[in-house]
Amino acid sequence: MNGVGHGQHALLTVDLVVLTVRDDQLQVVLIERGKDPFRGRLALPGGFVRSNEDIDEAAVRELAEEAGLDGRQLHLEQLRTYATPGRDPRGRVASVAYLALAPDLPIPVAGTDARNARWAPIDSVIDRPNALAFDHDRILADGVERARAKLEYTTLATAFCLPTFTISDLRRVYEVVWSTTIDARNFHRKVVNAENFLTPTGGKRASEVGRPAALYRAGGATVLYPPMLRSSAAHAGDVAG
Amino acid sequence: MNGVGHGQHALLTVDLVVLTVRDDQLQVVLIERGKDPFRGRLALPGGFVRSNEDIDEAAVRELAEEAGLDGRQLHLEQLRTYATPGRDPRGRVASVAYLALAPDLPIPVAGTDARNARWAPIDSVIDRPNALAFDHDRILADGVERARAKLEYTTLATAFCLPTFTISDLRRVYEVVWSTTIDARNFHRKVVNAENFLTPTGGKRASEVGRPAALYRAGGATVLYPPMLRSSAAHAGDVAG
DNA sequence: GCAAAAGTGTTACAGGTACACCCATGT
DNA sequence: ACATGGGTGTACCTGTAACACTTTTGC
Repeated sequence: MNGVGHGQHALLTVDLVVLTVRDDQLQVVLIERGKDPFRGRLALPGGFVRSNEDIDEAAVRELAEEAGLDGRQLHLEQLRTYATPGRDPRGRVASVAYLALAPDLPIPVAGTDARNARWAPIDSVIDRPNALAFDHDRILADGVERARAKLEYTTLATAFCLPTFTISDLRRVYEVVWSTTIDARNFHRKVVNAENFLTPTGGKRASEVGRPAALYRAGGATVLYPPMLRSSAAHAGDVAG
Repeated sequence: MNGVGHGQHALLTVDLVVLTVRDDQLQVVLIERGKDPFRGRLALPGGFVRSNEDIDEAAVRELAEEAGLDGRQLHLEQLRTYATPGRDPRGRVASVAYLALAPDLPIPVAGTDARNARWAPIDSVIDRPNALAFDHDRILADGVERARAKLEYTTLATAFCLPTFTISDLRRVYEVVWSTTIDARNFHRKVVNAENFLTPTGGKRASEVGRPAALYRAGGATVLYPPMLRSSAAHAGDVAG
């Protein structure tokens, strides 16, 4: 942080990877851009950070304005920053990406900007080059990978569930996010035994068929111990080298 | 990313959390600031991103200029971005923090800016409010926590070792970074059996005393399976809520 | 031989996998 | 009664913790 005067000004934006599990698919909020650049193309919701606004606040504000979602009720964490020169034709733009995990909520489409927002299955965009504007393909891929990884050793899967949920709901989250199947019986035992993962509400929910399932709330734990390991994982996230 | 014209310009900097294991302590590169603000205070190395320079490049450049280290030989990954208004008295400054992990290398102190750089034990600064300039206490704490967490489920511990190392060297990394003791015998078996964690070189290294130890190089794996779990961990990293 | 560090064997236990089986509901 | 999903029991296996014991060096 030496060298006053060498500073390079940049525009500061936030972009949001908002994920949910919906219709047995992992889905993401996309907007259709109403302005250039990339007018009419699909993109992640986001926008410029305002003067004297913290970037976390900006993420919450954009979540409300562009996706109609209340950031205070969602899991929201910073993902990483994308600032490669040329990533935005308008000039030097540094985008701080955030990852939000939400239960299956409808997107309110009242008079706000959210009218252009919709849920889209990630399979319809991921690994399809240039499906999204800017470098949002990359940002989305990074967000999805972060979510997949964090399900292993944190209690974050509950962020995809409504305030009360059944163990099957939770299992479906893991199955959909990881694209695997999990033995329902072993999963049940494991999550109820994990320390402070789940708190029983005492209630039950009857579905159309079968025995009613006990309802739970998220417990206080943030780390999941023992972890829920995907047998053999992949990847990592280096950078310069 | 809608709303052209509402853009808020910010200065873009990179700051570096460079960690090593040295003298059985976790240490970090600190510099003494030569200019205001915070002249004379300790801080993380870093500086302004240049025009048309990628932030990853800027991190590698500052690592060389301010710490005299070659970023291409180190593990370097983006940590997170700090852009709270008021964090820098010069105005709106967004700092993209990077985490670098290095073996115990001397800092060259030739005519460069690195003459102000030194290794400092993290215990001498962490949890001491305002030991560092700006919000660098927080950035350092986040970097240390990231490093501690990643040793669990990645092969990153080898980034703290020289190109060839013994299993004791590797064990000391875990012990120092986690401030624990680990049974040498069980650790040996575990890391040797972990898939592609270590590659034997065939060589041996004799120390002053005791049986010479076999030498290893880092294997190809980036994820560590099975993971090396700290029995019961702590923390997590949320943000707005 | 002795001290010290490297490395192997062994036993007991915790947690995971696979799957048989019972439970509670709707039709 | 039967289909369906919820939930328990159990046997087997993998991996961990604890620690006795052997190996290879320097002195």
